[in-house]
Amino acid sequence: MTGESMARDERRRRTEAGILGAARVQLAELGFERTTIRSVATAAGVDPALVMQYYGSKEGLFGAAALWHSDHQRILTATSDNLASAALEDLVSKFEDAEDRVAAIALMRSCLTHPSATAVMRDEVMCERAAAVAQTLQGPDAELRAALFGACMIGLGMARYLIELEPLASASREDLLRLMAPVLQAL
Amino acid sequence: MTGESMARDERRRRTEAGILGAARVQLAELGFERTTIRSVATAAGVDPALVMQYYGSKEGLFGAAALWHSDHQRILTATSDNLASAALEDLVSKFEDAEDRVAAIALMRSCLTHPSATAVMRDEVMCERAAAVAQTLQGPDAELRAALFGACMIGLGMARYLIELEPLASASREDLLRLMAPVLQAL
DNA sequence: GTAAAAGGTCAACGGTCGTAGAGTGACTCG
DNA sequence: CGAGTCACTCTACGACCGTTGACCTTTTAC
Repeated sequence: MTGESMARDERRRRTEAGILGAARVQLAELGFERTTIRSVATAAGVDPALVMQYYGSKEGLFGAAALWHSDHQRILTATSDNLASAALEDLVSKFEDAEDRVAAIALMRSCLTHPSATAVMRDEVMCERAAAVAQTLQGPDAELRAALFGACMIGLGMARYLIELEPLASASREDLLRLMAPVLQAL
Repeated sequence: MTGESMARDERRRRTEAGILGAARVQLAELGFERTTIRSVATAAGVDPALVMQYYGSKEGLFGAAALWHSDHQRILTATSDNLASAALEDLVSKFEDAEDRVAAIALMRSCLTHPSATAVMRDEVMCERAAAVAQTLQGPDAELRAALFGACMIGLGMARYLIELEPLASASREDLLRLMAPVLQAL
């Protein structure tokens, strides 16, 4: 029956999602090097070989787990007046959805030590966003100013969510926007 | 003779410096996890066991190699008018001295994945500097604003020297100061 | 009902790592 | 000149890792 086959596929999707979830958590907390296929498998209640079977390699698992799910919509539709607050809002709101948050942290955590994570961060996250920002920016040095903008945003994210620098880590979303938006708007 | 004993000590200091230098280079390029005592020893032309003998453990080697040699003088003596440019100047000039540069990059590279590096970065580098900044800052939320300031600085350093985001990585020191100082000054 | 397929497990290999302890040869000093 | 110190090396241990291929068990399909 088709109903029965759905049950099989459903179970498979469950275990795969379980693996991915466990991988995200560990990658976010420990980074690429310190997370082990073995420990991910244990956390997901599964044999290590199954992880390999699904994702091919540790690299493949990382690629599937560490993502920066970004829609540039909020940035592209922003005028140059509210660009900074739109980008900040985008950043903060990303870290409120649990799944996006852990996937993004996984990418950030390893983007200084893992070559392909560095490439993804630089090319797919920062470059694209910088291009979008540069488009709405005007004046000379638009590209450089957009890159500086992105650098500050990344620094904010790392200090707040990874290094957990106080009082930045526990500052409210409102304070963040209120204090930082006008500053970045100066770019 | 003392002259002869000096030769012995001198040679010892040479090899120790050779190890430390090789360790800095590899830690800066690869981070803590991917750097191997064995490869450091090979690069220094020395047996791996000697590294252990000098630094006790890989952790000890990292502690001796990854440093943020900071004098807060330039920040403390700055008035609130030129605080931003003083801090930026301090950051950029640190990366012009080869030894400071590689030691600082080693620390930055691992500060998201290595627990003690995170602690050093947060407590010794950012907190202290933030405190110094907050002291010269006035008005409400001085501490939070100082933390935001530090976060931006770290983001700048990471994007420019580690992620090598263009066109930020190859921007001139002057452009950096010219564009960024007034922005951060708004904090 | 039976054979194929698919989800999942088991055991193991080859490699690399941090680290420890014994050993060696040159230099120092009385 | 002889004992001892010091810088340094050799060898090896035990642990852990990513990855593989054979195997088992349940479900599916004819």
